[in-house]
Amino acid sequence: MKCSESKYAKCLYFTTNALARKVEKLAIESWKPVGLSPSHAYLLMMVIEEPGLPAGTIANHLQLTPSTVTRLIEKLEIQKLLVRVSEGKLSNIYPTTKAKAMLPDLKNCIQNFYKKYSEAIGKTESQNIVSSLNTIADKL
Amino acid sequence: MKCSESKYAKCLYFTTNALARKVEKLAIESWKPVGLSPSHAYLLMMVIEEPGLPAGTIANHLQLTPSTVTRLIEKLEIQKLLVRVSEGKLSNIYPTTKAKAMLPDLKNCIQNFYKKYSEAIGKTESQNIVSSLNTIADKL
DNA sequence: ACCATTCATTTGTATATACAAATAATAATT
DNA sequence: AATTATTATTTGTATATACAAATGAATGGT
Repeated sequence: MKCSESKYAKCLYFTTNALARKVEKLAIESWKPVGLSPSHAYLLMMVIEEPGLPAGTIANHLQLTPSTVTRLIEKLEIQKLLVRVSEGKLSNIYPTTKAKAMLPDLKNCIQNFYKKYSEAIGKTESQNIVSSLNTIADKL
Repeated sequence: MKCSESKYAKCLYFTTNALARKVEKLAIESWKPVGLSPSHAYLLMMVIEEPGLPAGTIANHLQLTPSTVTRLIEKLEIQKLLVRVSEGKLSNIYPTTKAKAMLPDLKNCIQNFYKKYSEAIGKTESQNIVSSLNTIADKL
């Protein structure tokens, strides 16, 4: 059944969740080659590009709660992809060489993901939607 | 930090999730008076309005997997808000009188939810976004 | 110099969700 | 009629996420 055919297609709660789940699915598929969930992948890329970011900053950029970010980091630390370095009350996150070596693969995955959804919904359409999603999210 | 200020504000994965979480939060707030999570509330309303719906139909309309719907139903059954009636391989879901008595309160919550987000993002704007979300979700 | 407050992170716990496998019932094929 | 395939639901298990409470570190006031 198409989303728009659902009983609740007119409700923002329903539509945002339905879309988020579909996008999530596409993203999971896209990041399978590197064996990471999308959230883990985004976090990792962020840290590779800016080594030493404190956990809190990561949480802000990913719009996740600090506790969630701690959990994501824990897992990546177990996989030896990043390390925590305490500095006062901050916890600065650094990528390992293993992680840095993965960067090209990660970029490939994200590229692939963009390509998939751009093809499905159209390039300008997808840029438009992203910008209105931001506008709305900012207002809530 | 505003969503649009995030490093990943241009990525569909990020924006849909960020928005979904914000909407979820608003929804949770709105349904607190009846002590139900938004998903449970939507499922319940659906069944009150159309008693006897099979679980699969519910899953279709809510765009959730059958297993998730089973779990939601289980919980509402424990709370004596609905009952399962097996009919062949179908599992038809009926609201209890307790559930039916809650309908006005449920409608109140949903009303309140609509009001909150309409006020935050504007009435026409919210209608527009809902319709483009549907369009896009259908294409993915 | 101590204490209270604030701030960043982590832990304990709970939740919604999904996938894969199991079950159970109907339909189809031989 | 018996086996096979399909379909609807449920269970087992895993995951990302959040909230509230706990910890640990810095800061401000007296």
